[in-house]
Amino acid sequence: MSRDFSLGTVEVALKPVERLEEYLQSRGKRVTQQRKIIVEQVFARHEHFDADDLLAQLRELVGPKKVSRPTVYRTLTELVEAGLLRKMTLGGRSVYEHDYGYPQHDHLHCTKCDKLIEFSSDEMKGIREAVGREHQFRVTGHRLIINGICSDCTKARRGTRPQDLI
Amino acid sequence: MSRDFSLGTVEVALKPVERLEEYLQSRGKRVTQQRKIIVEQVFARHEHFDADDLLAQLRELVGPKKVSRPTVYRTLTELVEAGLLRKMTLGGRSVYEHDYGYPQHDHLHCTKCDKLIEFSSDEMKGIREAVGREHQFRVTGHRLIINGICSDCTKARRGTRPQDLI
DNA sequence: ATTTATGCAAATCCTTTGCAAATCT
DNA sequence: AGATTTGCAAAGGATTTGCATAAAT
Repeated sequence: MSRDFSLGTVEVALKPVERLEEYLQSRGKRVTQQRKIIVEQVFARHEHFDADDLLAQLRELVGPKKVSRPTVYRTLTELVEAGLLRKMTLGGRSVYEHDYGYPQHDHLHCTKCDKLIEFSSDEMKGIREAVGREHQFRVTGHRLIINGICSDCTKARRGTRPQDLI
Repeated sequence: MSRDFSLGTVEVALKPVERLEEYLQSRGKRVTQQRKIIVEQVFARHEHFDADDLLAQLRELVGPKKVSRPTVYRTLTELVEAGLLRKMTLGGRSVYEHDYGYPQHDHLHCTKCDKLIEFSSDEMKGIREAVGREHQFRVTGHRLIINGICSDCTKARRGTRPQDLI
C-alpha cells in the first residue's frame, strides 16, 4: 500500500491501526476500543494537533464520552512509542504529527498565526552526519524549526498575538 | 569590548547590565535591584539553565531571599524580550541561554544524560534562505536540535532515564 | 507623589497518577 | 478467571496572576 502526501510517497505495509495492533500484541498489551478509535481519528486528518484538539475531535466525531482525557494522553504516548506519531513541543504544549508512513521533514513556524508549514531539505542529512562525526555523537534524530512570518500574515499586515519562539 | 566564547568572538558595545538598563529605560520600566542582580547572575555563568537553576544560583550566591520566584520568571521573560537571552523548550521545561554578544549556534542534545552541546554550522544559513524563499516566508530565526547519544553516555554503556525527544 | 515592581499566596494550564470498576485475552 | 485498561477525581509540576506593600522615578 502506498500513501501520497504533499512531501512525497512512502511505502507502508500496514495501515496505522494494523501497525498499532502489531505493536500492542508484541508487548502483551491489549487492543481496546479506545485505542482503535484514537488511531483511527488521529490518522483521519493530517494536521498537527495536541491532546485537546484530539479530544475535541473525538467528542465531535465519535461521541462525547467515548474516550477520556487520561486515555488520550496515555494512548498518544503509546502511539509515539509505536512509531506512529512524532511529538514536538511548541511553547509549552505538546504537538503531535504523523510519523508512520510519512517522510522526514522539518517545519516553518509562523510566529504570528502559529501556523506550521512542512518542508524538507536534503542538506540536513549532511549536516547531521558531519556534526555527529565531529562530536562523536550517535545521532538518532533532529528537530529543525525555522521561525518567521508566513506570507498570509505578511499580507494581512496586522498580526495577532506575539508568540514565544520555542 | 569583546568577549571570547568557544564558538567565536562577537563585538558588543555594552555590558549585559547596561544593555538591560537601556532596554528598561526605553520602555519606561524601572531599573530595580532584583533585575540587576538577575542579569548579573545570568551572565556570570555561560551554561544553559532553567528558572529553577537560576533561583538556586541566586539563593546560593546572592542570598536566600533576595529575589522571589515570580520575579525570576517575570525577569527572564524581559531578558528574552530585551534580546539578552534566548529561550528554548526541552521536554516541557523552558531553558535559557545567552543571546546577547553570543554567536549563532545550534545544539546537540543527548537524550540519555540531557546534556546540551553547542555547535555551529554554516550550511544552516543557506537552508534558511532557500526555504524561506521557496515558501515566501520572512525568516527571523531558527532552532535546530540534533538528538542522539553523546560520547560519554555511549562509553558508559548504561544511560540514565530515557528522555522524550523534543 | 506617582507609578511601577515585588512578594506572597493562590490560581492556571497541561499532564500524570492512584485506584476501583470495566474490558480484553 | 486473570491481567490489563479505563475513567474519575485528585495530584503534580511549571509558570502565571491578583493584590497589598515596597521601591524607583
